Amino acid sequence: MSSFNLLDRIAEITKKSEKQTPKQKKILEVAITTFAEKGYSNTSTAEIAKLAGVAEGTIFKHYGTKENLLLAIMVPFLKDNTSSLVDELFTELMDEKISFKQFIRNLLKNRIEFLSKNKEIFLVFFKEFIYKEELKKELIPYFLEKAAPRLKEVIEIAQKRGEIIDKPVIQITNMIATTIAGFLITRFAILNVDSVNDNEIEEIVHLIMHGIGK
Amino acid sequence: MSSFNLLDRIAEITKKSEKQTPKQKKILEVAITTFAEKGYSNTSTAEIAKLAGVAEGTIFKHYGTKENLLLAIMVPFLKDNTSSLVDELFTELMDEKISFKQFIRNLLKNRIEFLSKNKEIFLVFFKEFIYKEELKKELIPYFLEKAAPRLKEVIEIAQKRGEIIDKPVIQITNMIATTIAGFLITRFAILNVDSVNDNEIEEIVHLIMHGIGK
DNA sequence: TCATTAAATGAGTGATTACTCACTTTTGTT
DNA sequence: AACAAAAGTGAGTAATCACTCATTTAATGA
Repeated sequence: MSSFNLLDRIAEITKKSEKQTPKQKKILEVAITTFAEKGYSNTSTAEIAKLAGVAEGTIFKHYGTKENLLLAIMVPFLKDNTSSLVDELFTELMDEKISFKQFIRNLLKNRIEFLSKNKEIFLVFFKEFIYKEELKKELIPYFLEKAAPRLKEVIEIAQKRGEIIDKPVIQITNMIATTIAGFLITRFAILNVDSVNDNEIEEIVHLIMHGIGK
Repeated sequence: MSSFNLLDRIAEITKKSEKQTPKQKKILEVAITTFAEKGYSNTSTAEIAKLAGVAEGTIFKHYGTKENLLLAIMVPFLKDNTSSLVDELFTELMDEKISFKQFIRNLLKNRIEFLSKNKEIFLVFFKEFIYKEELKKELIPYFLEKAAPRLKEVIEIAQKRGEIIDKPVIQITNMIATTIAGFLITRFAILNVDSVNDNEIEEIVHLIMHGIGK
């Protein structure tokens, strides 16, 4: 992964909606599946071509390089990742319509729904993410920027309402983020589940809000 | 990763303690570092040889295949992983010497200590683990077998003592395991920290026991 | 010191890889 | 129907890879 600016690519993505040929779509489809399963490095363009039923040259005609093919998969996902964190999630709590516990539940469900729909692309992304330091350096601040200010707002409101403990916002943010991220990674990346049932969601919500102690 | 039986290799490991040459040690050292950083697949034997200051053939003389080199790194780590979950962790609670909360704290510290000491090898392991389904299939049951019965015991005792909620043991186990595993992965594999300070440990312990709600 | 064993070397090998490019086929326009 | 543009092909290329093996060097023991 070169020092290609990923954030620029994310920003660019709405500018044009290219028409894709059927073969192009098939290449993307197959690449998602094989990258998700074996990782980008362990997947050859020859294999993708074969599985997609196209000539190897076709991949390069459409995507230029193998890396661009990877980006063509990841960038829309990253864009969707942040845009699916819809405002409504946050405004409902701010407007006093729901409790903080319900907010956590909604947030968790929102993330699970997004990952369930994009399970394979998440795997493609995650498997590259964990050993590309430059990718982490670029994206972690981006994720924080997209979520932290909004989380800060709802945490402060919940603290004012006496719903959660009076600890520094950063600490609460950290605990929530760690637990949710950890949960999603163990389920989707490690255990390879396709979805998460409501019981399990309730368990994690309960854990976050009340812990396991009496 | 072929269907080479990893558990047999773990069991075999105490049978002999081979004397290692200085070059052999250097090869291992360098392999750990480069596999940890870039992953096994993205690291060539030529690169390892160069960095270790040896001929490429030397790697094959000592390890036979690249894969055996990887196993020579991972297997001792997996063995240590389970043996470092010392009995004392569990017996202290069973003998009523400590609270369940203290048990969680001790457990977390034990895991953090182990991973801090073996940070790079953990990264080598984790980066292979997440996309080798056969590795997961072999090791997840093994990890569970090593930990779950003992966890079950302490959870039941804590429930009898009224320290934790009366939910099914499997549910409590799940919540503890998910939170701790998630925490360790986010810290060591994603954020790439070298250690975890006591404040952060206390945060997670508090979260597990009491949650963030009031 | 010498013979044997062990450790190490590095040029070479066959296989694999991402990619190129001349050519062919398909699609769209006039 | 003719032509241009777009899409697609697949043989070939240079580079890279894990590994081999004849040879050299170093270590060991009598």
